Amino acid sequence: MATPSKAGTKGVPREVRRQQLLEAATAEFGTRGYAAASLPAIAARVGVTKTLLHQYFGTKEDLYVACLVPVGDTLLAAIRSAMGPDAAAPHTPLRVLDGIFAALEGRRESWFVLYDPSLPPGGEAAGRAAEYRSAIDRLAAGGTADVLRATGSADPLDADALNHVWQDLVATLVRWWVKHPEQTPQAMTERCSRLFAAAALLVPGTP
Amino acid sequence: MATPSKAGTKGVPREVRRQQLLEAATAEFGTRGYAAASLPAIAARVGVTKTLLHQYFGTKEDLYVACLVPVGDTLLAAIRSAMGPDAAAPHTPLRVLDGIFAALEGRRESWFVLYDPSLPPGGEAAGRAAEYRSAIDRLAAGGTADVLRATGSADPLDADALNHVWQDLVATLVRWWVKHPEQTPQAMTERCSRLFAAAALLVPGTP
DNA sequence: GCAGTAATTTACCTGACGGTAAATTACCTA
DNA sequence: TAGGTAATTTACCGTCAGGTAAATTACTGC
Repeated sequence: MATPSKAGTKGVPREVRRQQLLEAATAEFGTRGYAAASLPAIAARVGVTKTLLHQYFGTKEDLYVACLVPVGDTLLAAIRSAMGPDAAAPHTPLRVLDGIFAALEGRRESWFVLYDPSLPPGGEAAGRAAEYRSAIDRLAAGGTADVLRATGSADPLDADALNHVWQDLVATLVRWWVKHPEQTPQAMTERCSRLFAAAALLVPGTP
Repeated sequence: MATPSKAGTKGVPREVRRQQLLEAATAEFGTRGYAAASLPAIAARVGVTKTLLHQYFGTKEDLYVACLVPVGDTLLAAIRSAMGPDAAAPHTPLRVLDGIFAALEGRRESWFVLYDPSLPPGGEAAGRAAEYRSAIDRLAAGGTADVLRATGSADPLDADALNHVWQDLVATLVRWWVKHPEQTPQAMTERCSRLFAAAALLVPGTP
C-alpha cells in the first residue's frame, strides 16, 4: 500500500457537513473578510478539502450568499423588533444595540459578513449584502432623521453622515465585543449606556 | 521592426518618478487596503511597470512603509498641535477633527493606510503602523479618560471601549468625507459640530 | 455478500501576484 | 560622435487561490 488514499466518505451525513461548513465559512468571512478568506482555509477548519466546499455550495460567491442570508435575516428581524412603533424615542438606540447583541451572541463576528467592504463589486454577493444593508439603513434613517429634525438641522447630508456614524458605531462596538469574549450581551448594553452618557459630556452647550 | 520594444528611459528624473509612485501607492493602499492593493495596479497608475516599483522601493512591505511614514508623521503632528495643553477641554474633540481634516486635505484616503487591518502580522509594516497608532492612542486616551472620570466611571474597559469608539468615529467621518469630495475641511468641521449636538439629544437624562 | 449510491479526495488547469535577472533604450558628456 | 550611465521594460520563476473532472472509498438495502 504505497498510497493509502484518504478519499471516500467519512460517514458524516450531508446536512451535518453542510452546517459545519456554513459555520466555518461565516466565521472566516466575518473575521478575515471576503477577499482575504480562502476556501482552503475554510475547508481546513472542518478538516476537509476545498473541493468538498465547492460541491456543497458552488462558487465562492455562492458560499458567501449562503452565509449572508441567515445572518441578514436574523439581524434584520432583531432590529425591527427592537425599534418597535416609536422609533424616535430617546431610549431606542440602546434597545437596538441590545437586540443586536442578543441576536449575535454565539456568532459575534457574523455581523461583519453583512458589512464586508471587500465583496467583488457588481456580483450577486455585493448585491444581496447591499439589500440587507439598505433595509437596515431605512430603519436607521427613520431614527436619525427624527433626531436631527429635533436639533433644527434639515441638511440631508447631515442625515446621511449621521446615519453612517451610527452604523459604524455599531460595528465598532461589535468589534470591541469580539475582542472581549467574556462580556455578556447585557454587560455590553450597560457599558454602551455609560459610554453614551460620557459622550454627551463631550458636547459643549447642550441646551 | 517586428518587436518595437518600449524599454529604455522616458526621461523622467528619479525624484519625480519616486514621488509619483509614492502618491499612487498611498492612494491605492488607502482605498483598497494593503492586501488588496496590487503592485501592477499601482505601477499602472503612473503608466509604468511593476518592476520599476520594485527597483525604487524594494518589496511590497518596504513600499508600504515608505507611504506610511510621511502620513503618520503628518497626522501625529496635526493631532498633537490640536490637542494642546488642556486635553480635557470640551471643545478638544472638534479641534482634533479640524486638525485632521486640514492635514488630510488633498490626500484624504491616506488616513486609512495608517489604519490598515490587512497588514501581514508580524512584519515590519504592521509594526511601524502599530507604533504610529499607539502614539495616537496615547494622545486620545488622555482625553477619553478625563471625560470618563468626569462621569464617575472608573472602569478601564469603559475607557478602552470609548477610545475605540472615538477612533473609529474619526475613521467614519473621514470615510464619509472621501465619498463627498466637494466638502471643504471647514465644512466638515462644522458638520461634525452639528452632529455632536444631535447625538447629545439621543442620550436620555443628561444632567 | 453484493450492487448502488453518497461522501470525499487526488490531480489538474488557469490566472494573478510578488519578486528577480537580464536586456533595452534614451540621455549626457567628453 | 562615441561611450557611459540612468531609466525602464521583457521574460521568467514560484506560489497560492479559485475551480473542475475523475477517481476512490465507505455506507446501505436487498
